[in-house]
Amino acid sequence: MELRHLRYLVEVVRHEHFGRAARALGITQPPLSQQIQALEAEVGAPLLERTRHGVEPTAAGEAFLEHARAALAEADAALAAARRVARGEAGTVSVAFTPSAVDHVLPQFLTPLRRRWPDIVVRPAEYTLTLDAVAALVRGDADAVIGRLPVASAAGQASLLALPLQEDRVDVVLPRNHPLAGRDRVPVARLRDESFVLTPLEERHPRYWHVACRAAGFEPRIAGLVHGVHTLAGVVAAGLGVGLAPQSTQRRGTPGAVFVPVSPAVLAPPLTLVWRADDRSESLARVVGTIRTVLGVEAEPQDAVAVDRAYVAAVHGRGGAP
Amino acid sequence: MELRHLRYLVEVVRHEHFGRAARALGITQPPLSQQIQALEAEVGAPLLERTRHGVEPTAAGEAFLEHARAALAEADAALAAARRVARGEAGTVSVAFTPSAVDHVLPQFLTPLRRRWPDIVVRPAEYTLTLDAVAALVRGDADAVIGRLPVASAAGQASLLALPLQEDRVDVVLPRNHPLAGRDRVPVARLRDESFVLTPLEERHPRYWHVACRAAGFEPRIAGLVHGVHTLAGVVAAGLGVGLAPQSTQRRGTPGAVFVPVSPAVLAPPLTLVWRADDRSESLARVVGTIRTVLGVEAEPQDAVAVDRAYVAAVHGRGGAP
DNA sequence: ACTCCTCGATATGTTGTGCATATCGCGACT
DNA sequence: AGTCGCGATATGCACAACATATCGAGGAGT
Repeated sequence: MELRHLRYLVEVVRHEHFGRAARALGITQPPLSQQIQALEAEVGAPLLERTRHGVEPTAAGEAFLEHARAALAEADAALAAARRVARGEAGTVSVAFTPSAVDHVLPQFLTPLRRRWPDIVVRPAEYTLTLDAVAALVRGDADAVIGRLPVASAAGQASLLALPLQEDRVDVVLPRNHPLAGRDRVPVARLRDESFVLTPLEERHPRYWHVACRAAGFEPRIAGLVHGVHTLAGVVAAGLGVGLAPQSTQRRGTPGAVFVPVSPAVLAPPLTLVWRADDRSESLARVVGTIRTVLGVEAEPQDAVAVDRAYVAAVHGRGGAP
Repeated sequence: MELRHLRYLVEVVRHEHFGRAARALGITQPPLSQQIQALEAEVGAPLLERTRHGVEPTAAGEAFLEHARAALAEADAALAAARRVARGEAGTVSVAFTPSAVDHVLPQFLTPLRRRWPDIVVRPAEYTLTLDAVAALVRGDADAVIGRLPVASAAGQASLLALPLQEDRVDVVLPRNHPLAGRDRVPVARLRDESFVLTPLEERHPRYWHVACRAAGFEPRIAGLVHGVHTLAGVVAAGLGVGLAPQSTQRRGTPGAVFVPVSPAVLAPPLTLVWRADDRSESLARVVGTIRTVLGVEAEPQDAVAVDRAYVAAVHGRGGAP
């Protein structure tokens, strides 16, 4: 039994006439009769009753037709669905992100994406550590990552491509009653005697804050590491030390903590969109494109750079491979 | 696109391997590759990703497969459903019946039928007049009729076949306080001066009661016609006259009315099962068979007789033809 | 009652295509 | 470097799906 048999039967029943059905199918009447007979032989029972006034289905034919039409519809749906996915009009993209992205990127692109590509479904998955998110990406559990991580300057033969979304400055987070809290900017050197509370950004490369401190002539003293910017602001307000956080995160205002720019300015690892270089998914391309448009990113996908090699190595150590 | 393509794709994905899938399909590997390629060409996008470790579906392939499996399942279901209907294991039988059958035949055979043939669905339709039920049968709105109607002695070339289910005697229905109400049997001649209330049985051939009265030497006086036995018993109890009804209907006891046999016994048209002679439905055969078994009818379906010719003529006058 | 006409079935020939056999190309592993 | 595994490609064959021609039966029309 082939779809041809189903198509032929449906058409004969539709026209109640072999000749007209054959013309509609673009064949002649004899082969149509043959195919229907072959189908009836396979079923083991007549499906059509040939009367003088035309043709009508038997009870068995009715039962057959119901499912036959469904089968034809499913076959068409298969074709259509595959084409839409291939064209990138439909699909599922699993996006892993860190808390940094919750306030900025996610809420900004989800709505425009849904408006432009209503059949692309984004499955978001939050990870506390960027490293875990990237590990999920490498494993294939995620198709894209949005987080802060160190990038190289060119793509080369990298397995992960990265598109920095926006530059970000590091501010110092001071308790409200700190002597420097009222200033417009704080020279890094003035922080020589402070204890620092950092987010896990600093846990791995490129240790951007250490670099800045050494440039100012001292080695920073670390009071602690915390996950999440609001936690950081909280412990700073409680007096544990001064904090460091991307300037863009201060909109989550915490009373008792103040963000102040430092000079010379220190750049945080930018919020970055990462995906697998071998991922040919058109849906992913649509998501990347929408994020670029919404955030006004000038770099194009083909300008994507590689993720820092040492970082990727760390990911693999963490279970990137299955 | 044919079912073959879907079957092949599903099998390749199942085995993640062209060679093994080909063996499972009973063909060799090259034509399998060809068919998959042809399918991909028709879709316009690759459905499989050929890696060194085997084969796995692309995103488009996943979308396609979901519907492809459904299409194959529907095709199988079409075959199975048609076969079951052809074998009489499933189907729908529309049974038209008159109130006479509600108390007797219907409740007796529906449960055994469901137990023996769970996939045969009976669609019951009640008609006040047997004539309307038979008209529905002739039109094709019903597949069988259960009702009281006059039958001939042989089938011949009749378009409707009839199987009498049970003989039935006509009783006289008397008001409780009627002088004859206490008797075991009432001679027909003793009813000479009564007025009669009849059901529509008498409206058409063969006027069995008139025949009995004339045999007793008088012409019956008709007080009225009512539909339904309980209505008849009611108006009899109210004193409109004496009634006539099949003896078997008295179980619907109405206080104030008494059923008494007459002598010589008068036979009512038997409760009869009727169907179209050209109906080849196996489901109908199962229904007929079950009714025969349940009611202990000895006559077999091939012993079925014809419906009275004049009756059929009356049906056609009533709109039997569309 | 006769022919004509319609419509599906049957008969016969032709072509496309689905399958088999044989071979190739390309990574991966030893 | 050699071998192995696997899918793609090349080539030939055989069948089946289709076309053309004809048949046969059942109405409809005159």
